[in-house]
Amino acid sequence: MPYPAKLTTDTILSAALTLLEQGGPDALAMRPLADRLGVRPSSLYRHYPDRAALLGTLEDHAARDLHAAMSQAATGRRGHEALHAAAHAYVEYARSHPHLYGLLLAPRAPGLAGPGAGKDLWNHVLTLIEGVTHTPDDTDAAVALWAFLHGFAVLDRSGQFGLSGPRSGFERGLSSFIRGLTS
Amino acid sequence: MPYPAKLTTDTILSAALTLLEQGGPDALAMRPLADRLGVRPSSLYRHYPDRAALLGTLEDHAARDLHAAMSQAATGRRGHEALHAAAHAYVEYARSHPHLYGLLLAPRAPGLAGPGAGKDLWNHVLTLIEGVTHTPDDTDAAVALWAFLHGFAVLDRSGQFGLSGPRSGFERGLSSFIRGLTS
DNA sequence: GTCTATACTCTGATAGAC
DNA sequence: GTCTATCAGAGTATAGAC
Repeated sequence: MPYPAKLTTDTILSAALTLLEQGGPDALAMRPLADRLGVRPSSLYRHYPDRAALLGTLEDHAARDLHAAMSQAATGRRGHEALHAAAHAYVEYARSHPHLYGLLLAPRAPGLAGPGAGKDLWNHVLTLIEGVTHTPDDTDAAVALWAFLHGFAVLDRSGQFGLSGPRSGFERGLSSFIRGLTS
Repeated sequence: MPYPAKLTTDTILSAALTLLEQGGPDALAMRPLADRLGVRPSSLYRHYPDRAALLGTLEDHAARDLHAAMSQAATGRRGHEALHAAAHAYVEYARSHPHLYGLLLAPRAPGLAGPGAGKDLWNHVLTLIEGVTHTPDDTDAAVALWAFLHGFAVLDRSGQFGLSGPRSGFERGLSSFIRGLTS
């Protein structure tokens, strides 16, 4: 299994992603990461200056990945249909990549608010909203929609609602929300 | 300042709460906690079996505290007014006690879903919803409302929306949601 | 019920040889 | 670009004296 034995930023990133998804952020430590790559921990620092840089790159990856999932789901649909499809893709992504998704809305150091990959995601939400309300740059509505999506994703993960509850609550909430926005 | 120099579960809890609110869950460690109480770390284990027990107690405290804040805000109001007031109290609580609030929806070990203080909070949300929709035990609507509240609290904390965005988004979202529920 | 002392495991990170 | 070796520190928890 051991490859030509050289590291690249991508092979490291891929291994880091696996560790993150399997055991959460605390499991993504430099030593286990090095073990998994068949390498000594210090070697990693040639490719990423520190652990924070690695996490930052993963965060970017998550933003892009989630955005891609929503875009793909909305492709070929318009208005309510596009919004519904993208919303489903959102919670489905959060469900299937819980820890990666968890990086996205972690509190940031003030002033470091990301100008990066999250922007595209935000613009996408704005576009979906516009397709329903016909109001461009309706940030209030976009904030509200995102809040609902994120909140649902977290509640779903927390497992506080037994088994059946969440899913139908999602349909009901999303529909009510859209109806309320457009009336 | 040093008192009769004896620990109680409550003095420990109070100091733990301070550490938690000041520096987040990672700052709540046994050693700093003991320092703050003028005591050796090992002494703490006479009162709490381990750190997890301490966190669990704090979690209960958070649930009760948040519930109290919502109840007080809703007292003397009915229907939409009660719901709006409690909703505001919710996000305000999350804003002023971010780390304590953060304990509430942390993922739990499956099967350990809390039968504890969170139940009262849930029932309160159900009552608020019933006051608006006149439907008892409308769990779908309650899940949707809670999702929106929680999601907004997190987005607000994440600071990804500049400064002005979130607040008006909250009003818009809450009103739309209620309108959608009742139409 | 608090103390001293300590065991143990884990972390991120660096210097310098090869 | 990877290695060995190591630093400097964090953490939870326990045994046994007082």
